[in-house]
Amino acid sequence: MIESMRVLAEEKHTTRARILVSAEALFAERGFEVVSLREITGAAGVNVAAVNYHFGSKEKLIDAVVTRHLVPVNEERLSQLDKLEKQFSGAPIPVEEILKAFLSPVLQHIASGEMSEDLFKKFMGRLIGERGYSLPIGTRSLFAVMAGRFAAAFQRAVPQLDEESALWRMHFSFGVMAHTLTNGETLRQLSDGRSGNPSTETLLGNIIDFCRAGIEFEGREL
Amino acid sequence: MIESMRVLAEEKHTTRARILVSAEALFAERGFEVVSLREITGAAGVNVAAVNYHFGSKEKLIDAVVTRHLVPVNEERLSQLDKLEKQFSGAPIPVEEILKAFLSPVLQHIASGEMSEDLFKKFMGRLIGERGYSLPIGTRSLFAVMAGRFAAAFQRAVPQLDEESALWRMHFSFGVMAHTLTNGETLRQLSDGRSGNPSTETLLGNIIDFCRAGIEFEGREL
DNA sequence: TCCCGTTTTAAGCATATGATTGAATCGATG
DNA sequence: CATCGATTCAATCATATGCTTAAAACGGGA
Repeated sequence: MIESMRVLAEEKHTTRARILVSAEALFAERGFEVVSLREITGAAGVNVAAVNYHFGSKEKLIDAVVTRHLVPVNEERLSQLDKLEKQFSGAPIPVEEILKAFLSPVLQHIASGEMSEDLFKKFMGRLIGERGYSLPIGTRSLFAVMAGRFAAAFQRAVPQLDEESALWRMHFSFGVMAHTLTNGETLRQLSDGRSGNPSTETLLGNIIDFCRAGIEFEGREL
Repeated sequence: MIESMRVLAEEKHTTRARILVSAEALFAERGFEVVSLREITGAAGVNVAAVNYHFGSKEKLIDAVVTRHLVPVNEERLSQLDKLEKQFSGAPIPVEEILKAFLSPVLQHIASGEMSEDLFKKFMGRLIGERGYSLPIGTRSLFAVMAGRFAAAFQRAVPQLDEESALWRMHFSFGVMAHTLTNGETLRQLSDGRSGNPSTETLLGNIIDFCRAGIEFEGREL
């Protein structure tokens, strides 16, 4: 088990853990800023002061929640990319495989049962949509390493692209993921059944196909 | 001039107009929920009560701001799609042209000078990222018509796709736009110069290329 | 000039928020 | 059981929020 999983595996009945679980659910559902400490502690069945006792402040609680889920996902992303690089031993990794290495850890994290599928998708979406890329300090270096490694992998995979285009296309892909994870359910409701009810796996597969085409796209003659 | 432009063209020095201008800038920069009425009226140099006098409530002010910018953009989108449909007289419209019809009104609105380029991009991004698709009641039917017309156009453009896939790919494209518009500046900073400093036109061009490839993608043999 | 509807203003209301305090409670250790 | 650090608790603080009020200021028409 990865080191950072230790945090996830902590006792569930403690006050600290109850706060984390309630907080992340409310954050995912309604947003980080708008949820109050009293809502969180109310849902957790603990005293308001417990948040400041155990975490120091609301901001630090947010950081703890984000770190708790983002770190293992990013570690798993890096680990999957490592595997791919060994597997292809220097040769360019297919774009599809890179995208899978980036997205599937989200699925695995869902499967680990730490947060419900529905909630975790919204949570991951809000991470980007609401907090921009201003991540907790403790997660930044890991995130930077991860993003850099994936950017390099994408560049090797599509050598006809310059670095700038490769970076932007990677960011475009992140946009697809963030938006679809956060608003996927709303989109389905809006389309009134016409967009079906794809499983998370199917949806992620479609996202990967879409992004792969966008990234591999060779440019057109003018 | 389109009818809804009347609102945009109102006198700039009135209290009502000063509130709108200050509010939309703050909303774009920091989000709809977190900005307080006192920040808005402070920036506008008017009394706090003026918001409730002129708009009725903060929520109605948000609606007014959203409507004021979203309606002309959506009308222009429909108008451009109308032109395309006449031009192609029943034949499928190329995906690239549809995407342009959807995105370029954002550019035009920027060019109209109602809001600075930087702010308006963030504003459009937040519309989806922060408010989901819960638009002001007065804008919903126009939005629904617009979305339906574009979905139909996309379907005609990629007949090999079923309705469900076409809808999802359209939504994926919206995700690219929302994310890039809102976070584009942050992305540039994060990449430390490596993503260049593309003009808005160049960036939108890249977005269109990326989405076109993702939408037209034919599927792969299994 | 006076009038009267429109607009602006300062002050305040009720409520909510994040944070803090000091006392009470718990629980392991001696 | 007694002790003592860790934890929980009710109560409270200072501040911020959206909104309301009633009085004042404005401004065009009589």
